[in-house]
Amino acid sequence: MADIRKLEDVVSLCKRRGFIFQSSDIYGGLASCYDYGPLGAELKRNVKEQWWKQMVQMRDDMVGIDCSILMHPMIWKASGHVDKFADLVADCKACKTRTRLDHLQNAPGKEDADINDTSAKVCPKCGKIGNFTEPMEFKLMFETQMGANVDDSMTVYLRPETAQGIFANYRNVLDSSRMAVPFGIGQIGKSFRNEVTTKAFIFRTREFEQMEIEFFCKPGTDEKWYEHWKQLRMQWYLDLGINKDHLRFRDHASDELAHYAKACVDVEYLFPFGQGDWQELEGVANRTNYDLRQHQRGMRSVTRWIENDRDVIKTPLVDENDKWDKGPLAYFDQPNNEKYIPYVIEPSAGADRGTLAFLVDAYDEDEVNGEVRNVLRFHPKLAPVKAAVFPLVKKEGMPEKATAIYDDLKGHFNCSYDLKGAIGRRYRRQDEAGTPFCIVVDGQTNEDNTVTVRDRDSMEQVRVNADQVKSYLRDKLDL
RNA sequence: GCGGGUGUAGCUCAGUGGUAGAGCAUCACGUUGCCAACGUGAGGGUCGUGGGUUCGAAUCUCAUCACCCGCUCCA
Repeated sequence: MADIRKLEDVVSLCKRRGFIFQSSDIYGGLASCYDYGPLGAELKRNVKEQWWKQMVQMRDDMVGIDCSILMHPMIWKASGHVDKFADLVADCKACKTRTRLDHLQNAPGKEDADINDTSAKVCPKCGKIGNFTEPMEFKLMFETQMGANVDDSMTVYLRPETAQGIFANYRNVLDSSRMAVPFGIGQIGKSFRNEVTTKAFIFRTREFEQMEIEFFCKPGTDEKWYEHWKQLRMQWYLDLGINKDHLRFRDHASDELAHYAKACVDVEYLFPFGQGDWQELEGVANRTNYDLRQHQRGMRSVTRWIENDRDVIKTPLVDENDKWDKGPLAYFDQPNNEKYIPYVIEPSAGADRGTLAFLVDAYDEDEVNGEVRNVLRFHPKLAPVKAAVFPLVKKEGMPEKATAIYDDLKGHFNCSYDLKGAIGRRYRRQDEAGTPFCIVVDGQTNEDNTVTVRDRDSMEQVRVNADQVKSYLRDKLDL
């Protein structure tokens, strides 16, 4: 990094090289929506693949799922999103400041006024009393209609987090996978939130992709697992090449914690917004047993929901059962013959934020023979293209030989082939895409069947037998 | 949401009322002997979008969309 100072430079690089484009660009764009171009799609895929491989596949205590984006509306009632995500807000007519109604204070002498009585409220900005617009609903969850027949279609939500799909399937996974506490479920998928403020490129968008883990553990062991995941998740970013000086933990203060959380820490990255800005890449939270307990209430509230015209707003959850710890979502610990609702540690990472961080952190400029060289120093596992194959010149059978090597390699790695322009230019093109290796067929290839393999970072070359290029790359790329 | 700024070729930008431009990039042909070589040529523009003023608008004006910076917000 270090050489990309402004977000605009990142945006420009992303567009120029085909990493990230504005969504609906030819129509002038759609706020807060972005598309991944050819290189960006490969990069993001690799980020997700590394997460899935290391967090899910390589751990004996993890399994993965892939839930639908649309879920039963009562899931969002039970989770608290319906209430917390549908706040009433009002604008001060004098200073235009928009405030949530439940954040407004009553004026002196009107302390007993109803929470929705704006005539008694004080503007926190300008101090004017009762000078507000009519309260309006602020919907933080995306709504859509399910059912083609307008008369009996039902309002459902696009999930604002993937986590609830995991909680809703926790029972199914336990019953089908032979997993036992402590264990976790991972999921990668799109989520949607009507953020009050978007901005900052793909950092905060209304449609985004999450990589989430819900790790279920016995109450009392939760602090140990919290620490475990905290360290593990930081290490993941470091292992994939992010500069340690650009990463830090930030513990949430107790008054900052969500209502369900016992503890929460953010993994932050120093993004090049403004003058350099520490922003959250990922949050690791101790969600206690809150969600599973809430869903036990939600499960018993479905009849009530039907009786209330399938309107979640009008459907209060039934009270929690006294024997909640022996409810349907309780875990039965056979060896110890005890039942409990597990505690949950949640490492929740943003796939788009992570991709941006890897991209920005890989960017570098160095000087070669007095010229600036732009290079993306991606970790080989993340590099969109693993190797490029060139004939040194377009004659003496070099293109044919190079094509044969390329055709063999592309079945194993994402590769590219280029015979246009001078060799130095082709190297630079690949440097700017972050390709770790370039393979060149030259005059000597006809004599001894060797090719040169040029390293992106050192620019040094070694001669490798053409038949061994595949294993050479596999070894160097650690794939 | 508030305030400020920006929007012209894929990218960086010049053009401030009178024929739409440059560098880089892209493509074609030739050349080539390892680090953004060279030559010749080519393509590429709703000047963010829509209205208004004007004989004439990239330029002035109104609206709108998008992005950036600073606040605010971020269950």
